Amino acid sequence: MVNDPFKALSHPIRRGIVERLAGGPASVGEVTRDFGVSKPAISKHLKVLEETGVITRVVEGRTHRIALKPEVLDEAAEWMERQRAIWERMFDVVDEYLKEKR
Amino acid sequence: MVNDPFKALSHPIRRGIVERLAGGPASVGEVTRDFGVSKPAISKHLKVLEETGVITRVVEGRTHRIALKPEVLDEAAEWMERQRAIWERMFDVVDEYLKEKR
DNA sequence: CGGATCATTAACCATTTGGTTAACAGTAGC
DNA sequence: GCTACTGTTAACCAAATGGTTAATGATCCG
Repeated sequence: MVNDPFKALSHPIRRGIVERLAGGPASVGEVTRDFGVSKPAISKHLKVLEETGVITRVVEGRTHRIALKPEVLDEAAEWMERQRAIWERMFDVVDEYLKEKR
Repeated sequence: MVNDPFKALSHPIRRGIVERLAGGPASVGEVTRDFGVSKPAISKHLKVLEETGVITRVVEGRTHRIALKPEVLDEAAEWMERQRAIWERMFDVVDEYLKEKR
């Protein structure tokens, strides 16, 4: 299991899948067509994204409908924003420090 | 070289370093004390963060002053927000679809 | 100079990652 | 039932990742 959104998004193909799904749900085969790798490779990437909670899967007969579930992305984005915000308050002090050393 | 903010943040220690630096600059030794790994390990993590542009380094004699440079984090957060926003517009349609299949 | 200190680099190792092809499982349709 | 189709699992492999200890570089200070 993965369960780490940053790790899940650390591979360009997985980010590509997210972008693809932001345009609407798709089957595994449809997703595969957009990238230059085999279907098993995509299947593994989808598994990582699913375990992390970035996507959902509804099985319909023999096809799987994959859809984005962006709540986890939100959490990760909030983490980044939080770091930036804390830093922002610190900025003037450090800027002063760097100028002083120049 | 790395140059991929998501990859740079895919390791918990590197995120820990960012959190540490959000509280103000620090030396390599100071950062090392906060995590249960050796100094060479931290040195490598810092190299990754520096190549990605998440931190800066000012050498002062024999100590290095490491500081956060959050612009890159902003870009990554914006990517996430963008995916969420596109999805948001799509949400009603897909929600309807899922209900219909239930 | 010589020793102590701060940090990086080198060499090495185990594990994880990301890909492949081939085999398997389930469903659809004739 | 048989065949085609969609997707996952198995087995394997090369490369990348993340850690270690030991060696090296560079600076400070007595």
